Amino acid sequence: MSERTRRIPEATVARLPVYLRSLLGLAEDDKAATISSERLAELAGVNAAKVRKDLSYLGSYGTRGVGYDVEYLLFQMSRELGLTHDWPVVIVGVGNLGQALANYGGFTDRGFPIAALVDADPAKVGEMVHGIAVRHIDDLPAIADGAGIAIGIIATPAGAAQEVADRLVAAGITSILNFAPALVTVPAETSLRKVDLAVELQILSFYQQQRAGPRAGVTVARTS
Amino acid sequence: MSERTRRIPEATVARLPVYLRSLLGLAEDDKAATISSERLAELAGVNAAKVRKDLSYLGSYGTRGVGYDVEYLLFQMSRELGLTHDWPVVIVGVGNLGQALANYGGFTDRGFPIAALVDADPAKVGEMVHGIAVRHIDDLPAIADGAGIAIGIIATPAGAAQEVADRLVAAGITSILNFAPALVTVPAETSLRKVDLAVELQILSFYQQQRAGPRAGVTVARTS
DNA sequence: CTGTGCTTGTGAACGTGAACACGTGCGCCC
DNA sequence: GGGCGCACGTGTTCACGTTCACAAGCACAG
Repeated sequence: MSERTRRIPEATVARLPVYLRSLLGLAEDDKAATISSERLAELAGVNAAKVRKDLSYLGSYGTRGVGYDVEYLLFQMSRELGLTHDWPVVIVGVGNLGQALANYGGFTDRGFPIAALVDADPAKVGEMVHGIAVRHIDDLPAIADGAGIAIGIIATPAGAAQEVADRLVAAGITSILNFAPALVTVPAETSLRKVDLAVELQILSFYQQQRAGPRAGVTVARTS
Repeated sequence: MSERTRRIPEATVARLPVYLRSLLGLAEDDKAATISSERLAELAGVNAAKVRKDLSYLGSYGTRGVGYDVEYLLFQMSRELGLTHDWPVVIVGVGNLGQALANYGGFTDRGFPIAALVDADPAKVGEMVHGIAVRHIDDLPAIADGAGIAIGIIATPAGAAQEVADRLVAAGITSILNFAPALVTVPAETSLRKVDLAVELQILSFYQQQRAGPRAGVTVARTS
């Protein structure tokens, strides 16, 4: 791996947070200063070769015959992931899901404090959720700019998702996490990830169905 | 594709719900009886060849020169995904996230009604959430059995996740969706999917960081 | 200072999924 | 009833990610 090779595969990027989580969870009980790829693999639920290859993209931070220095690895991974500072986020849509996410402490704890809540419904503006006053979505540019927000979360109904995405982009937000069950498109220079909770369940349903025995109790007139 | 080829790739399975969603969203406005792979691809945000290949795994349900019959396709996809009937689910953990998920209508709407809520904390047992009384996790086997629940959702803190998973499996639940930020392992015959909201944000953070210019404002003593 | 053992780093093989291109077959028009 | 055009179905090619296997190299012991 030459000195400036910085093209980290997407699959690897998706695993780095898992390694990070594993290492953080480790610190408590067993304070070993060093960890082997094998052990880290076990903690993260992947295979050891993958761990080594993934970490090698960050640089040669391990010591042969010994393993990786836990503290140093944590530091390097945090730096690479951009987690050396907090990233304030704005949640758009203060319905059930939006409020849920706002109250869920998991974001703030891990470096993503909820800096603002916005909604399109004037009736909701001014409401306090999780100690934050809901503001109107028209103020988005000012809010994002003022608080230095780079990440937006879409928690609206499907119908509003695309328009909200457009407004987020217009407000200068360059990373979007979409919870609405709808396709949204953004400019190439904006990052977009989506989480559709119902889709996850439907995938489980498929395998469940599969196990229950193909075409149990279903009679279909197949021509061929 | 021979008659009984039923090995649907995982990547395809993950896209079927998206196609389904696209077709359902379509029904309203443009009631065309038929749809081309090209148009469906556009709606689902993928490419047309992929749509055709994915759908071909279900069987030859299209008509050359015409497209796919929307109604028939909906029926076949629903059948394949096991969505011809509802799948009641149990949510374990009635903290912020658990309550949030219970109140979020998105599950029930799409065929996954919340049939039960359980928690390990006796103080929470009896509470009403979303019109459902919280029960104790010790009752899980009886609850699952009584309501015919096959899918469980873990919405507990990370520390409890593995034990909850074990209990779900012991109660006869064979599909698990894990929201806790922890690795859980289950027997091979149990399906497991995980959603870690913070990990999604961390991935976004990586690309955000990347764009902001590598090592902006970070001074690291690199030896090599 | 040399040998030994252990774990990393990585080239190469492998497998899976994506993209392509075109043959195939159906409907429609004349 | 024949020909034409269109969109599906699919064999093939290609790219990506995973896995394997082993050489490289560090620490430590003697």
